[in-house]
Amino acid sequence: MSSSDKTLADRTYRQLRGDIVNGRLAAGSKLKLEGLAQDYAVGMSPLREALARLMGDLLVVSEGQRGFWVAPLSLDELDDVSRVRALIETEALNAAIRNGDAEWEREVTAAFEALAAVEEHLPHTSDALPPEQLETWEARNRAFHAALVSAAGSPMLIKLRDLLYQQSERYRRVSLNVSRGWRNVHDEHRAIYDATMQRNALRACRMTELHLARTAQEVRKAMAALAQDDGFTGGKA
Amino acid sequence: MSSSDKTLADRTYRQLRGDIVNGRLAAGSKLKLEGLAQDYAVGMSPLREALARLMGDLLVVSEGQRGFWVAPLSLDELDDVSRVRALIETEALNAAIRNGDAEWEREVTAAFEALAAVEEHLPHTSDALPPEQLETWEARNRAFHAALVSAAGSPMLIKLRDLLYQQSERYRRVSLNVSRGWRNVHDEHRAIYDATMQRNALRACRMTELHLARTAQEVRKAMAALAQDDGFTGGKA
DNA sequence: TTCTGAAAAAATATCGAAATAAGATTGACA
DNA sequence: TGTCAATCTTATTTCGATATTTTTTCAGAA
Repeated sequence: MSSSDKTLADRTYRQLRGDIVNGRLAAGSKLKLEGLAQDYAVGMSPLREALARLMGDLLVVSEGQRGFWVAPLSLDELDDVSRVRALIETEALNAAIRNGDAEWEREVTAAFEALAAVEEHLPHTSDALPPEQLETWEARNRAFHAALVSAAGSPMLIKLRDLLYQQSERYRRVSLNVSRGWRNVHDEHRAIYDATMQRNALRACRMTELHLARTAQEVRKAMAALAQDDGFTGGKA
Repeated sequence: MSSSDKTLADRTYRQLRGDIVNGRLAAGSKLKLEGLAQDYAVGMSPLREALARLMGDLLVVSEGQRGFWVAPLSLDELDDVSRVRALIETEALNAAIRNGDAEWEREVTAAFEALAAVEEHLPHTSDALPPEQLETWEARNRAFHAALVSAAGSPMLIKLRDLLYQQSERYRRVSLNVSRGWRNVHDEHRAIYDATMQRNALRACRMTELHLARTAQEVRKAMAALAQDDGFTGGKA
């Protein structure tokens, strides 16, 4: 339970958000209000309030008098989100490299080393990762990318970045569940980290773009594979 | 009453949003639930749902168990919003100029001409504009800027642009209420329109940046003047 | 006077049920 | 057999009342 769970609506919002981002609530699935109220042990009021807030995060969609659904995923949207995220994230990183002080450098380094500790003994095989280790990696990956841009000095840019990171994470989780081993993702993180520490903004942004593009490509393959299996089409409908 | 007002929560959301953006509900003011429920003639449930959605639009802020406030305006945030908006808007305009077809050109032209019809006989004096004429100008200005980027081919970019436009509009309304006459805003719109029709993306984006920067500068002056009057400080607190 | 703390007042948050709307089913009729 | 309309079922939306938390008030002591 997070510290800012002052109300049931807050707690429910966070729980639902987590369950949507990590895929426990499937993309596109109907959110039946009575069922959710039971599952999360709350009444209608906090539940609907949480869902309304999730609409703003683009994680839930609704149609008047017909209810709520988990926002669907599609190949088209994956491309869209990836491109816009690259735009925002490179702008923020560029600003952070310009503005970041020594304290920022320490935070980035700490986040990178925590992430490196997990990534250095990731399997290159196609074995599925134990869920606990995957959650650790997700948390540290999120923290590393957040630390990089934290000195951007633009609350709005950070807000948009967070929104887009969350969207990307939903897609990435899809691919992690069908992944055929880990690519050299650690090398990519290291390249971004090194360029950032050298205050080489141009290179850091290029490496970030490459990193995001490769991640998107991996997700795209995974989604295409899923589409064959279960008739999921996604975009260009 | 909009066509998509299928529920009371929808209608209340739209009404509240309008009242916040045009300043009828003052920035920073407390939103007392019972009072609002009376004013908008709804119960707690649709009201709270509307407020939760407005938090996602960054128009309302809340603190658990202490209620809701209209999101405050500040000089710092004005600069932040303006810069990020320039980034997003130029990216979208660039894409639209690349992708836009003949139908898009027609829509942009129609929107520009509707706007021009209002702007061409705006007073250069410091007289306050009649409210009705101001609303017409706001609507056509919004439509023109929306039409420009409508062919960007990126739903996410458009969503972020809409969010930022709405934020900018709140600030602009402040300056329109204390404005000392209209600057050559029509010339700026025409410059953007001409460059866009010539498919000169570089120039169109430059003109857009200039347009946004000048608007922000005007708002900044107006807010500084207000700060003197009523002790409003805004940012760098 | 100024601080403290308990009690009252005011406001927010939540519940549970009633009202309302959408979707599914059945049966009459062509 | 196919279509349409009335009805039944299911789910969403909304209200009114209650529970909970915060804020204000005010008496009493330092």
